[in-house]
Amino acid sequence: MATGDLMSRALAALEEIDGPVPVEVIHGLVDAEAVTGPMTIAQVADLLDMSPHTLRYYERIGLVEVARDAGGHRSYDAAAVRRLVFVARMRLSGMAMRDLQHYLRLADEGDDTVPERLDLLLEHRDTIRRQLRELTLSLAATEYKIATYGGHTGPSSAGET
Amino acid sequence: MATGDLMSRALAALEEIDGPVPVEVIHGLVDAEAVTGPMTIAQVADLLDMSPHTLRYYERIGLVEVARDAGGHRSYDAAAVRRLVFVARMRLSGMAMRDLQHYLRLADEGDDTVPERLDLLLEHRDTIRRQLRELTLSLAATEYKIATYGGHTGPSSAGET
DNA sequence: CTAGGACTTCGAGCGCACTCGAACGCAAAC
DNA sequence: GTTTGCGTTCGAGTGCGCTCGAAGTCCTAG
Repeated sequence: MATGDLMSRALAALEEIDGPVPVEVIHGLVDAEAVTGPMTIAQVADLLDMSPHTLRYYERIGLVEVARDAGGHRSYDAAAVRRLVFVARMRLSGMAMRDLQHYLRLADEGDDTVPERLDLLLEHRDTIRRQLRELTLSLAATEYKIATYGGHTGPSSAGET
Repeated sequence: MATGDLMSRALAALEEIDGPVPVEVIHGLVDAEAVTGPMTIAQVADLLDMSPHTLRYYERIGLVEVARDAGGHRSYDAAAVRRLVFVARMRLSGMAMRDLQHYLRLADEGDDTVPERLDLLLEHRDTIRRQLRELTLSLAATEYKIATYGGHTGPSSAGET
């Protein structure tokens, strides 16, 4: 795990507090807390906890455009970083690459596509909610099974998993 | 979506009630509500909401052994179905195939491996919990973004996603 | 008797999302 | 001046989890 990656810090912030996710944490996550000046590929990779290989791959398939410095090296400006933060979070929540490509293509087309983008986001929200419900159920089932193992260490019936 | 699959019904049950997941729902999910007699591959596929192809694949890689009837067709007895219910739920919660193979191999080795299986379950529980936290954060971020789109339909600044 | 449909085995193919390796460039450190 | 190290491009390879197709078998209905 990278030392300074965003997700880790946001999650750590959540450990401290309880109840609904506070706006500042989201803000920190969404805005990449005011990225100052251009970053190298290694810095962005560390920030997003992914490999430089993956960042080049994302650029290759058209998720971001990245400028080059005098030496031909990638130079990620604030906009590029913000975009990648968005990509990383959406990927983490299970959005497929093609949907992400679609969304970002729309974003590049300007404000006319806002309604369509909103639809995509609403759909994605529902997907996340469904995942949350399924995971909650899986967690309950796993804990149930743990309880049957941990509750008593006696013999079990044949065929048990 | 299959009409009678387990997960759908468990999720539907959860819609009705609120608060912590009740034991009966878990029981229904874990025990496949008292499977009576042997089932065909099509019936199991429908129950688990997966294709016959996938069931054959699971058997091929050693996740289950399945008996054949007089005509050479697969005949899933209650134990096989229970095992597959377990497999399906673990897969849904993101457990990798190799971990599942490992776990089931241990289960086949008998009661001596209960402690090791317990360890695997505890580890998996932590994985699910981490996923839940990350998803919750992703949901909050997505809803935040939806709010910025839905809140006002005015022009946005350049480079916005 | 024949046609349909659900099943069987086997191996090959696929889509996704990376991940890697090779060969090279450039710039600072020793 | 050469070594170290971080970067570059390009294409190919990997691992996962299915998914499919071909060719054949078996039972049932018409």
